[in-house]
Amino acid sequence: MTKPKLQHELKKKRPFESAEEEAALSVLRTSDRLQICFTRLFRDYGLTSSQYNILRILRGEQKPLPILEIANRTITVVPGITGLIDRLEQAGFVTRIRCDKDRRVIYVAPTERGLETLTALEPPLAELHGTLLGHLSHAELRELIRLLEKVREPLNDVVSERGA
Amino acid sequence: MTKPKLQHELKKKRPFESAEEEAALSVLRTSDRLQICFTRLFRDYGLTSSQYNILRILRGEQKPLPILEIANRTITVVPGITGLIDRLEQAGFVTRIRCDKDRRVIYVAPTERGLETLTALEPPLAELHGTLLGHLSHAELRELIRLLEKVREPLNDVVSERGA
DNA sequence: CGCAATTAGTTTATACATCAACTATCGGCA
DNA sequence: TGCCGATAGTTGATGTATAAACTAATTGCG
Repeated sequence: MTKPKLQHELKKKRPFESAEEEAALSVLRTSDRLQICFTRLFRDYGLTSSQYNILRILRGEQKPLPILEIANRTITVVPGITGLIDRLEQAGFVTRIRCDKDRRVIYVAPTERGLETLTALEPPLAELHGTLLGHLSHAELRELIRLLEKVREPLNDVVSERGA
Repeated sequence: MTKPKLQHELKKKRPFESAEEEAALSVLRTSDRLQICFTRLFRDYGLTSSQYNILRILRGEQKPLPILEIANRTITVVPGITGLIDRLEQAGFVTRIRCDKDRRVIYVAPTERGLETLTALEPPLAELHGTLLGHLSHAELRELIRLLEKVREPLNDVVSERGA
């Protein structure tokens, strides 16, 4: 039985209290590492991870979305979304459109430039996915996805889905 | 064959490009959800996640650590660590100690209050781990840990370990 | 109709990540 | 002895997460 690798990675002196703790820290640590790589790629295209996610959502929808609907689909909390859209608009990736029927609502739509940037990002992003996760077999990836899904299952209640 | 659940969670219109993409997004999404829960618990004790991690490291070490050594063991980038320690010190959880031999170095040590807070956090934290991950079997947890370790394996090179 | 409760979105304030640039100290070396 | 490069840490600027409080428009209901 070898010492857990994460314990060594973190230079942790004490062993983990439980398998649950080790698993939770593994998820957080792995996510941080992956995030660093994606962030770097997006930055080459003038985007942050949050901004990229919003553009992806808008492209997927094919039609303008109200601001709060966008917030619902990201981890972004409501107040944060305003500045996020501000910066995306200022950079020319999206535009705000006031709704005529309900003047409280503000729709957001991607610009040509926003869509082009997404397209340009596709090949390097696919390559990065391969680099980061290509060393796992397809079966391993499926199993990882299944386990993470199972982890999230009760979380959706606990966290109280914003939206949905 | 059912549609992937993450695709539904995200209200994603298009399927994933690849299993690699789905796995990467799964890790990020799961991490975010877990983080929210931990953040809430820590906040009840006047700590943020980053601050808790630093206290944990200091307690594990049993002796004062230089500021940059702390930064090395967290995901925290060097400049960010200053304010983090500032706030921990201001809240009375740690103290700064100048090194006599090398006056560039500043050691950080936990205070009594810092250690007490960690101790108080132990039971509720263990309980939270159980709540969040207790529905996975021990074998599933081990497998999840193994797969995430495998994911991180090449990442340590790519990200160029700060420290170690 | 008219007012209260809701809803969409913004503002404000604190905390953190990140990069670039800076200060202060140390070590080596001519 | 005195300077040069390396190292420890901080400062400043931008972007984002989060909570609380706020504005503006809409809806529901007597």
